[in-house]
Amino acid sequence: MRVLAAMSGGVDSAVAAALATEAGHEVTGVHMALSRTPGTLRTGSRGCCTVEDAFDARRVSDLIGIPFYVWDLSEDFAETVVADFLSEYSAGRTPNPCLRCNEKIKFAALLDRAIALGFDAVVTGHYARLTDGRLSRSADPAKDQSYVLAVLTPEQLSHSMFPLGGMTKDAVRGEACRRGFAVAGKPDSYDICFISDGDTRGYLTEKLGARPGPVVDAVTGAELARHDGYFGYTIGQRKGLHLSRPAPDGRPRYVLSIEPVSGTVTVGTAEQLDVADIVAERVVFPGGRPPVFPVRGRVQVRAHGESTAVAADLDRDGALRLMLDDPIRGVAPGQTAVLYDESDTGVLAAGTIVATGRGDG
RNA sequence: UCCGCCGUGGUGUAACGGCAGCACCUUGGAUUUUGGUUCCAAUGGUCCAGGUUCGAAUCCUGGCGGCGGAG
Repeated sequence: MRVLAAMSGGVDSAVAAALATEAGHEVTGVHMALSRTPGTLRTGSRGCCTVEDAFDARRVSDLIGIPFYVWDLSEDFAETVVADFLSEYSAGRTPNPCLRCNEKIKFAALLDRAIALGFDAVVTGHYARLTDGRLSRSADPAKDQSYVLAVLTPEQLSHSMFPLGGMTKDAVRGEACRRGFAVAGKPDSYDICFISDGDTRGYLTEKLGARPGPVVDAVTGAELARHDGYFGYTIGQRKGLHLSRPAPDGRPRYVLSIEPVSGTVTVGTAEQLDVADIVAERVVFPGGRPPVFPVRGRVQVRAHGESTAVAADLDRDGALRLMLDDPIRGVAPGQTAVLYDESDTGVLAAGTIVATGRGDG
């Protein structure tokens, strides 16, 4: 097959490209330029989008012996990922730009362009398995990235390859080392790639402007503090509330809800964060056909963290209803809920969280 | 004006006259391709001036400040 390897400049995509080449595919390496201001040349790279990262990707391509190009997708990225990120936070929700990027850029804009040029698939360094068109967790549970790929449609997945799905991170680094890749010891990326200093709240304040508002107690309604912008908070957040005085019980307070019109951030106890019902919309079934609802399985609501046993059903209007066996905390609208099968390996469905409940009504 | 009570990190509170501790907040680190959570660590204090004592947050005197009562 003719495949296009998306090369971030990190270890994983480098090894993925090498493995695809050795498997007999005709591979072309491509590094996506996603930032409008690629002057963010930083040492100790945080993400995948600096000039330095593009150099790393080129050197690996040369070593493997495949053609290499840099494609400028910064327009698409700004319009679909960054703009969505800002409007979601502006609406009081908590977006996941990495999922958005996978859904709209890596496996959409990039893939479309690849197919138009005659390629059959895109290969990436994600840790997830794809067998007979069904997406499932990787062999290395610590690095599993099936969550961030679960928003892809069967059509997108049918043109995707994840050669690292059966490997551990250590094995991947070993392969990189064996091949003499300079990036073998490069640290994993983290944080949001287009916020170079990692200061998400500062970035949002710069883009959206300061929007002062109150922090109020969920029970008494009393104003406990002032904030500079509700978009600096997310459900379940504890830090940065600047509460003027400790709660009477001396225990920490967490964000329970965010109301964008008045800019009100409501806080309460950890117990008040418990969520037992989740409704998710924009549902996709990466496995192709939907499972037979209602179905028991496991649900995961964040990239890092464990899954919870759940009974899932589909509303008449196509929304996913999740009823958890045990409550979980810090579930924010805008985040993605991924439904796995009962063995917690195969992905059944994914959707955007629009509402949560405590399970009592 | 008089009487009484009380002044301890940013905040809320502990400490028979004997190493000023805890919690919340803040900051940093660990973890992590989102936010967040969690864990670890750090910064930070006895209102002021005298006195008693080997030793004072603690006892005494005065000042300043706050609260309550009497007017």
